[in-house]
Amino acid sequence: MTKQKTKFVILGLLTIEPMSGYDIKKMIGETIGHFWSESNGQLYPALIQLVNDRLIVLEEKQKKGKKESHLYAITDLGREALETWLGEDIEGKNIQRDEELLKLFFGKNASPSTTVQLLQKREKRVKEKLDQFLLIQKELATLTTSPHHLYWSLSLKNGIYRAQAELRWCQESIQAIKKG
Amino acid sequence: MTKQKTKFVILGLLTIEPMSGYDIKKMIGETIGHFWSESNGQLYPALIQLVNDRLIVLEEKQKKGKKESHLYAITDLGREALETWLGEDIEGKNIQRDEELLKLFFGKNASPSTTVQLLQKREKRVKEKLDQFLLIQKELATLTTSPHHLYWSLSLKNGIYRAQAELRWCQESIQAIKKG
DNA sequence: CTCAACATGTAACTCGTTACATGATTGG
DNA sequence: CCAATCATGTAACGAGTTACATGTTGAG
Repeated sequence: MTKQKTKFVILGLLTIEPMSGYDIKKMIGETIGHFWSESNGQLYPALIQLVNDRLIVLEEKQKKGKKESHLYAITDLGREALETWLGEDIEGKNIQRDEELLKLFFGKNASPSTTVQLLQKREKRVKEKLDQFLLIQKELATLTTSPHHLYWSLSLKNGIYRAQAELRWCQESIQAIKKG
Repeated sequence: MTKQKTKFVILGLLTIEPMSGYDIKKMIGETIGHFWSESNGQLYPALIQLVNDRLIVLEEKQKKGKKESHLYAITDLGREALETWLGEDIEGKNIQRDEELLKLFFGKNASPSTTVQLLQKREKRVKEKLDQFLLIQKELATLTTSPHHLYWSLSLKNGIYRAQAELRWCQESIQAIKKG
């Protein structure tokens, strides 16, 4: 019943290939960044714990000069733990807080132009995100051979659909406030 | 640069009408529940602080027998603080974590049926939510006179659009995994 | 009588970020 | 030489939930 998912993120990414903590951090940004993030303060302690629990092992510890690079790999025990977690039901409603929607909801207390600006900024942000997603989608299309491909493209598509819905909503909402 | 938004939620809701802490909690669930939540551990201390800061006042403290009911109202200072916050830019990217998408992304490590089940549960949940939203939308349609109406209906519509996009994605993804 | 809803509050806890410390390597 | 990126880690803080304590009121 641990709520912290950091360990599973690490285990999951290490099924792709052995990596260092630094690599994991970067890879999070490049792959699951649109619905997940981890900070160093979570990541590095989790790596140490996973080694203690024998779910991952430190394969190589390179020292070129004094620069360290720790290469971690998932163990069979780790794969087991990951699979167990993948089969578990998600628990509890965790409401996604959205400060902008909160401000919009209280829009009566601000000038319409303030709220319009709020929405225009959201629109711009979402647009940029959508463009990024579409670019990544193109790159992904060249990697159809990977066994990960289907799952990666589906999770990306989720971001795309959301962004499109959000964009449409922003545009309609801006119009509605300008009229009303 | 406070990150805690609880105070603004309280201020915002008190612009509708004076309320008790209990009322605020309930109202959160009934209005902004699809993108916001507050726990008692945040709410009650925040109310006390807001009184200290003169942003709200305790209008009535009813004691029928020993049952207490505190009725709070927003002050002019409170309205000012709210308006200031409404005009401020949102800061920092807070990535919305989504455990189900995380599991999907790591789908290669599970059986397709496990992942399909995951998505079917999501689909069911989203469907129920969408139905709720559509019901609320009908109720809202009867309150067109309120100055809040436009903003409330737009924030609700955001939930509806998202849910629809999510639903479509769930259905397509389930099909894609079943085929692939 | 009992259960659910009303009503307020607090202590302990976990989660997660921020900001820092430390140092190496590489490209302009 | 300097900035960016590589690379690992920790301490302190703040946000937020959970679980509890306490008691009332009204419906069945």
